[in-house]
Amino acid sequence: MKLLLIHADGFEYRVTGRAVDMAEPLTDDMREGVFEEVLVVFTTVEKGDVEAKEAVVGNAVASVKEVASKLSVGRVLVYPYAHLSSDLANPGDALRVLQMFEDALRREGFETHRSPFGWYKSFKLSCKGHPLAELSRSITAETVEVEEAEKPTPKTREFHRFLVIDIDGKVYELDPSDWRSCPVFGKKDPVYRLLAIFVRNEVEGNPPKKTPKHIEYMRRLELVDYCPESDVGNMKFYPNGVLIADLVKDYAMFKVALPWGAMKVQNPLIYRESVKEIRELMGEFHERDYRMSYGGENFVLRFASDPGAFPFMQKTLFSYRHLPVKIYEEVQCFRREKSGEVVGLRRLRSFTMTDQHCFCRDEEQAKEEFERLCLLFRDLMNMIAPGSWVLGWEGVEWFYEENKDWLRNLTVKMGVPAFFKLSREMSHYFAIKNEYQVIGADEANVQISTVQYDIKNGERFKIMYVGEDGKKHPCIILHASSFGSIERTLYALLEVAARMEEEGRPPMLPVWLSPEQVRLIPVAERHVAKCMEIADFLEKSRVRVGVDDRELSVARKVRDAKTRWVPFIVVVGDREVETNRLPVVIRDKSTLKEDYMKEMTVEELAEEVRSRCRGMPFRPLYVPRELSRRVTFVAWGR
RNA sequence: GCCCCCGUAGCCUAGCCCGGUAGGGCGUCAGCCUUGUAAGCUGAAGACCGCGGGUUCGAAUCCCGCCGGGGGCUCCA
Repeated sequence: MKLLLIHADGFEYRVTGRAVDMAEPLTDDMREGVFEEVLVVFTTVEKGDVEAKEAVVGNAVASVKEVASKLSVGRVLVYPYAHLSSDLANPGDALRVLQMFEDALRREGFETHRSPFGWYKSFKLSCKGHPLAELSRSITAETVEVEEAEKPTPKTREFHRFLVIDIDGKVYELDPSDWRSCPVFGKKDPVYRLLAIFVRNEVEGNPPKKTPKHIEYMRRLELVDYCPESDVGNMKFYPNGVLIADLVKDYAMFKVALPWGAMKVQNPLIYRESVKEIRELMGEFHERDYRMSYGGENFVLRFASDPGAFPFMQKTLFSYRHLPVKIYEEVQCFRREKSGEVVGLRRLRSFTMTDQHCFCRDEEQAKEEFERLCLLFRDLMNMIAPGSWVLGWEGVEWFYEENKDWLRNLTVKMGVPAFFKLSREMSHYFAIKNEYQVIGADEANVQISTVQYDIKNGERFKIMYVGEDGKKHPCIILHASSFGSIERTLYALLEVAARMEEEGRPPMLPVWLSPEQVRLIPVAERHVAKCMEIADFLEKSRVRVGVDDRELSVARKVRDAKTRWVPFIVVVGDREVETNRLPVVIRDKSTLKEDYMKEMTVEELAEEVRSRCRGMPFRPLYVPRELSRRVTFVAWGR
């Protein structure tokens, strides 16, 4: 017996004519039917079913029960359907089996209907379209073969070859069905555990996710919050969140893009759909765009960097003498991701990417720039998620084979093991790309940076340089996102912090990104002036410092500073005023159980902070220095 | 988009099964206390029980729809 089960919002049928001589007699109420919220069971009775019909029907009922309970439907329609098999039982037997099936379902407590056997019927079906909405089953007397119509497509489907390049340049080919046996995962360094998690996610799919910690953190630290007034996935940022986002953008601009030689540009947010390039770039992802129309014209909000950058470069005049030409842009992107997928900061409908494009003359130039970008992004990753990231690559096999030694050397230079997925054909515009993946407490991998080697779009979008021959030639384009999404970077920072907590260390952000780096806690009101004096000095040394001048107990103020992850906490009382020596609790040297405290002078404290932020962008506090003047953005009950 | 769960003062929550319009804690504000490394004491204010509809003499409680949030599936230029 074959079953095709469809979970339908609605199903209607009407008898249109007799199909076989053995058609069952029609009663009036069988001529047509209208059902809502129903499991439609298209059923084909096969020859072999007849001699063991009790067992077959029993198994079929069990199968329907299992599906119906998953979907919580109580209404079932048995619809005789000859087209699922070429080995049909004869009509008389089939009808008897169908009636048995119907009765058995009714006895199981289902509201059971059956459409007439042997008649042509027109029908209208509205399938729900979720993963379990369409299932097929083969039923025999002994077994139930499970076969999901919409099989989960393995993440490996477009790739045929998988390998790991280790930091010593050694190449390990992986068998995706037995990847764990690869000796590289036996190595001791913790990075190989991260690599194994990443490879598992890529090959087997993500494990069931835990409740993500970053949602609590992003609110408790007053960084980012949901904004129900806006669309789903559009977040609001509190001052401390804006500060971190600005520092991250400062890094992207001053530590990556400008030193690398890019020109900063800015393109609009709104694009005309009537422009061919825009339509081409929108491609098949049409339904995810934020669209609007005005005065008979359709517009779309920027969904990626390219709709701005490609037309921009198309109209820029340059010759081989200028190459490589590099541009940088902070891009706010809008994608109407499906509502169920938008969770915390993991995936948003609006996000900001710091994006770089490099237009190159030839392969040699492109590879040189590609490598420079890879190394810049390695440094970047070590600044935001030290020891918490690995590298993934995707590409076409021929490119890998032609450039194997280059890629091996590059991996050695990067100092982080890399997982490669290779395909036979190029299915995208890039020949190869890498993705810098952070692994957080939730064991999900989060892509931060990416560098892509694009050999198609120069030609396709006519981004050309004038060569020595005076003719136009297409560029090789490198796409490089230093931060694929600022918001996701925040997500990664918070999930990495969550992993610290799991390991018994106090969770924290890197000191250069901590909104408040030092918290001064006066013991009594008379010590506030001294704190303000110390704060003045620290501010001059480019340290973000807060003074908790509220009339609360010291214990309480220390607690507040710790729950806000302040990296350096100093209590200032009579003793400190007298000796000028400060007892500093240093968070990154403490454990959850025990504080690490060190006595130092103000100058030493300033140096201690600076030593952790060397070379990093700095911005002052975005909120008042005095805690008494700070408002509450997120009330966090105990 | 689909499936499951959730929605009570700024925050955390009791009450919901079994209908009779809300009780606690934190925070806030006022007063006391002048404080030494993770929560000092007292008092006051604060709730269209997510929104809309239905059932009922009566709905936070039961039913339907919507919105928002979480988890899962799927997807991710």
